[in-house]
Amino acid sequence: MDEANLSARQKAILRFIEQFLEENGYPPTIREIGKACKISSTSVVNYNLNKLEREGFLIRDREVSRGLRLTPRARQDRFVRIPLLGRIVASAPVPVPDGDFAILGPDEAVELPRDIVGPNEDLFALQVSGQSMIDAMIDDGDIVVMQAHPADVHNGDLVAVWLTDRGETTLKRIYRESDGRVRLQPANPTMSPIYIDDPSVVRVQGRVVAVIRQTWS
Amino acid sequence: MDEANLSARQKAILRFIEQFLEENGYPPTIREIGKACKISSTSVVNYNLNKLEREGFLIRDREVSRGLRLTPRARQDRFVRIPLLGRIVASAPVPVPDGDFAILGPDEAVELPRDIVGPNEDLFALQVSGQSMIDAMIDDGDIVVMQAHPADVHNGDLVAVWLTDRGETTLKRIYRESDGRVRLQPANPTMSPIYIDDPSVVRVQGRVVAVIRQTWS
DNA sequence: TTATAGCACGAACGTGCGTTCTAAGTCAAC
DNA sequence: GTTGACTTAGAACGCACGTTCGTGCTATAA
Repeated sequence: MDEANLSARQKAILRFIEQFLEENGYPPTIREIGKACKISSTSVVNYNLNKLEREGFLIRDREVSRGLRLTPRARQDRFVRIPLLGRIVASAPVPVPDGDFAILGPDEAVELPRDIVGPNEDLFALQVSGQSMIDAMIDDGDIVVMQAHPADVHNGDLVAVWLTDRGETTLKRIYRESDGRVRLQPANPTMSPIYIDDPSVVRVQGRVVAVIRQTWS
Repeated sequence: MDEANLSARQKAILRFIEQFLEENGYPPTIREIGKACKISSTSVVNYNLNKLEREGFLIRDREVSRGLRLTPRARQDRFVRIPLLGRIVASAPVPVPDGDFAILGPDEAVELPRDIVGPNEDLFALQVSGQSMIDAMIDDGDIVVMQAHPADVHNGDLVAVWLTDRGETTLKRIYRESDGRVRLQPANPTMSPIYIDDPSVVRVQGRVVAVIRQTWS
């Protein structure tokens, strides 16, 4: 979100409103904003609120006490809607989406707190079918949240890879060895890694950012 | 939620507040409530709001315009705030909370969609320390969401049990065998169950409703 | 140098705000 | 019939509310 047009005072007002809303369950008054932002005049607060409204960060209801609400542009959403695209099985590649699927995507989605998925974008979710991922400590029915087209894949990232020579999808931590081979390390430390001599057969299809398991029923 | 003690007028007030909040982003004033609920006197609205507060449906801030918020008892939330109480290790019992810890509880919490945890109440979360839970396909660092004091524990539930004879906490699916023994079945189907001859050493400390794994960093 | 825009500020205003007081109605129990 | 608890209702109050007005400062562009 572009807050470049805002003065420092206006940014401070926005942040205060957000925090006040979270703590109190209702927006602050003009005088409460003034007091918190060291503005002694209600007309200065009024002027800045009107500016924030013109810039699209909030909406005001006229002549109403506490009559303001933040727009999505102002808020840093605490929850993310992640499309649930289907299932992941060992015997087929991951159905990685391309383009802006979040707009035209399926009805089914899972909403998760930003805390859990972090700043990652381009997210999608798949539900695991079968027992083939238990070496990643991922059970049948688990929901795997992945980032499509990760810009960088680092050693140790948990990734979904499609092995073209085996015709198999697997979830493992990926490492590039110094001798050029690729090591795919199960998350379960009691299990042995796979070494791939020919890195070209390894297709990284997504980076796993979270796993969700529901055990209630 | 039990609204049995409420008069029809009080239920109407609650529903109006909920709807007004959703539509406007801020709570109504006493006069707005009166107008909508056909109450001509602000002191009657005040009386009823005090009654709703005593019954635990809302909280009022005194002498503040629009100074009220609905409690979870009143709201049907799409997200649940679950206190994150600390860590779960194999060598100690689960720190199960009692009483109304949600009021005096820790700052740290995880918020999850109701979809994931289901209709379960009395929830708390712990973060796993160590590799001792990998037979449940639960990794170090995973967040385990549990229900305290489950009223009923059914065969097949994934539970945290403290085994007093071994001095050990474990997460397994629990079954009562027809011969009186308790079977603790690892979620990982390649691993063998434990049979407990003396069921009294098995202390069920919580029922697992979800597991959250973050793999991004 | 002048004009303009953005931002700051105090003062004042009419109206809205929640609280309090007093009086009265309803209903169940005795 | 009486009593007490619960609920209803109007009136009044002091203070908070957002808006408006007039003024001033600073920076930038012409």
